[in-house]
Amino acid sequence: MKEAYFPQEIEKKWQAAWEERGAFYTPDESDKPKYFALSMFPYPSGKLHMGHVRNYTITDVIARFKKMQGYNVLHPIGWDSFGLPAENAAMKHGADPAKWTDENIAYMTKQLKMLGLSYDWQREVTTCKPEYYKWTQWLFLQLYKKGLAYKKEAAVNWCDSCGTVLANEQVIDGKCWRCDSVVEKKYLSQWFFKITDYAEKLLKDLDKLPGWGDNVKTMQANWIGKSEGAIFRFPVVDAPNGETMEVPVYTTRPDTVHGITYLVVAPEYKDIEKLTTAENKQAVENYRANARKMTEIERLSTDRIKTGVPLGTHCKNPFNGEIFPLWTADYALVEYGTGAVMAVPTHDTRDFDFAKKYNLPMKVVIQNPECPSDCSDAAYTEEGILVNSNEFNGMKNTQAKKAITQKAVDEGFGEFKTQYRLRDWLISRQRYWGAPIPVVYCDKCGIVPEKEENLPVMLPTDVDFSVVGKSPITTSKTFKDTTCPHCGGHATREMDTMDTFVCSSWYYMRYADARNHNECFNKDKVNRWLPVDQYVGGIEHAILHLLYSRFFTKALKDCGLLDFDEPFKNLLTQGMVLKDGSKMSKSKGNTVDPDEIFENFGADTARLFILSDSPPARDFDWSDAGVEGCYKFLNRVWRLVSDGVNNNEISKDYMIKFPLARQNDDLVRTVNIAMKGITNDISNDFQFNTVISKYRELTNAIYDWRGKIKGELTAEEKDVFSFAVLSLVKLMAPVTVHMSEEIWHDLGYDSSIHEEKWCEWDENLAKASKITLVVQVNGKVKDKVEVDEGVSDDELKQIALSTDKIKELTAGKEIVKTIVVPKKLVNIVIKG
RNA sequence: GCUCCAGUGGCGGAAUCGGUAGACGCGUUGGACUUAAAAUCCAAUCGGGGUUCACCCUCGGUGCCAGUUCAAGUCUGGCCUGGAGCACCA
Repeated sequence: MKEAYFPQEIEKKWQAAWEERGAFYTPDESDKPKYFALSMFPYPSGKLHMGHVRNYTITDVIARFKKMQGYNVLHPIGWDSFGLPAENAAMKHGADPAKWTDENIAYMTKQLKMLGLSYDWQREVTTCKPEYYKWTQWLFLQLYKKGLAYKKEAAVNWCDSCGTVLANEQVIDGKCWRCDSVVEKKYLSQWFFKITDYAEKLLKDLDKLPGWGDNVKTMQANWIGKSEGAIFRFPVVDAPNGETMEVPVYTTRPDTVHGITYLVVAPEYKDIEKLTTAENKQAVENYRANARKMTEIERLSTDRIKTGVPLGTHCKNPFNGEIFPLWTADYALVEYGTGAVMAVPTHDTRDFDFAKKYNLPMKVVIQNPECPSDCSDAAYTEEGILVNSNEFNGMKNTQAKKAITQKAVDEGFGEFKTQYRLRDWLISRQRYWGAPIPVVYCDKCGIVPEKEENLPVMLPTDVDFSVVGKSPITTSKTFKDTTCPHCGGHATREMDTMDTFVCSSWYYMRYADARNHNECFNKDKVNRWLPVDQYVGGIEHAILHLLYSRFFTKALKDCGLLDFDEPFKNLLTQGMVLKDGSKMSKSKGNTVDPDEIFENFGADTARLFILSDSPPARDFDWSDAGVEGCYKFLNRVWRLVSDGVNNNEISKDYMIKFPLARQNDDLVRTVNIAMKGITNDISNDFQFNTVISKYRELTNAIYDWRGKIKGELTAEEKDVFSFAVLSLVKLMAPVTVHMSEEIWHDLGYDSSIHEEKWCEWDENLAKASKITLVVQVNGKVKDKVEVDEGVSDDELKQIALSTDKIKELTAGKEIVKTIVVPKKLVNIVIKG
């Protein structure tokens, strides 16, 4: 065996060997239980970054560990390869997006292989290939048939710099998630998926996901934003054109309905013109024009002082007959509830601010127990007893909510209402590099879905990327004109493509049956492999991708395509990779290139280090010293083995049998303890950082053991030594995949270590033969005694009481009681 | 404002059930080997105090204040700080 560790050499050798053998090919049929380990697939941007390395290493170690534990493991990879960067590269350098993407995929594939990842490349999925997007389009048609895909004119988020609309989920703080430019509102006719139909299910089924972190689940729950309340309809008493009209409002505080002193409609409210008197028309028009000009950010800022103008008309409160004025103000949002708000300044802080500014009346209807008389320097929003509310006076407001709404239901001017914040998912994109929406506009029949047998609707290649202000797809001469699948007459194709998040909402299902040319996937296969047992990826997808995928799964189940209703059973959201305390980014210039690490230290060092310092869910601070530390550790392991092998002290041939002759050797116990600890640490939340500290502890223990024996080893000692080293190498195999494989062969094995069964330990040996008994007096540690492992509780008590130290401390004192924690601790409680 | 997560040495972090706080590593310091360096190995490393000074004793210590308990980093209540998400959502 070589004396020195040459990672680059052995890594290249084994990567080639594994590839040649098809070592990571996963059969669909197997006697073993299935396990689906999945990383979020990458966008082929050009090069791997450290976030990728962390993500894929975590999943790879899980996959390899599960495989050694006897599972039939599916561990696939693919490419989320539609999207704007390819198109931007095309516009900038005149490159063909397809070619640009292919080149990036080729380079990144090479890098993934250099990292030693155990992917089944036969299942590789690339979303921009016609054989994939054909099925994305087919799924669109299924959703269309179900009424879950529809087109409507709506106020949508427009990113001018990307030249396309965005989904609500892609607007972060009023800015584009991709380019950070301020998003505008536009009225456009666009395609939507009806995710709102699933709002309740998406919310409720979060409870079915104990394997997801609370942070992600609450983020999704917040996003869905369920609230329970009531709709009340207020008749307009003085509509300018004499029409009978009413203004419906949504409220979560029906208990405060007797305190309404005015009503606010959003500037974009559909009936606003009909509700405005001639005298107020000009002022209202001005106000609305102003609101239109404001950006979303300005508009939604909570710090802004509230503004508004009266419409001049009035409504009647059917509960108490009071007449109150209508206003328009931009703190009412047209897209939430009914677009109109009943204002109760005494019990809502926003209404209070507004009423103060415009001197609108206030009326207390919930009594503040702290100051029962009128205290009007702030809105009282807590619980209390109703006053000034007719027959509801004296009722607790929590009860009044229901009672008051019930009255509105009984008398026909309201109902109970559950409201969600979630909006439908806008999937149209005015871009080229995406899956074309498979729909045509027929001169006679209107909107007609493309026939399934005509799929895929191919992306045209005769396009001009130098155009400005419109999608390159519109420059194609071959794409636009087509025939109607229904009547055969002239029709034009939909020019928009689908949001890339549509492609990524089902890719993990395709892995179950990636090469199927007749279906998106075979139902049996998808039901067999899914749901994903362990999904690993960044927290940035907590809402976007993870919510969309959950929606897709539920919708596809309702389409009869599969039988499960949640796609990802367990979710691990890995932390970011930092350098010097901040996120690695090109603009900050603090990136570390994985290629350099592979070259200088090897992939095993990179894998070991990226797992070593922090638990996977936490942020990880990259440090050059840490990398070197890991590299030194691998050298230390290598030296341990190579010295042993070269001195003829370690070999698989010395492993006489298990259990070993010298079971009671401390090293054998140490190895068993390590096996148990490492297995538990991986099984519990993938605590790889402690796994690696246990690798080090075991290595240190083996070194110590060998150092204590002078001269040659006996046959039995060689047995113990070989057992310890073999076990260490096997325990490390999921992480240091190449080094473990190389050592395994150097020890005399022909088969791959990755085909080995995971270590099994002897429960009796997986604990120390001696325990340290801690003796406390009044809860403070006063003494420690080494005792044999099997000592009874009574004996422990006697031992504790009989040490010199304890005798001294308890002399002349009354012992109130003695607590014995088996095999651990005795606490003596004394008085005086 | 609401929701979630976190707070432990110089640093990353460890500590199944409440039971020895600081595993393992990084860094630092000292030493061995060497002509020298690299590599490697050994030792020390929470703070205050004491001492008969390699050992040892003692007090304090896990963001803050209370509480429960024989015993609290861990449980309960109330704060403080940082991060993330949502946010004029009626």
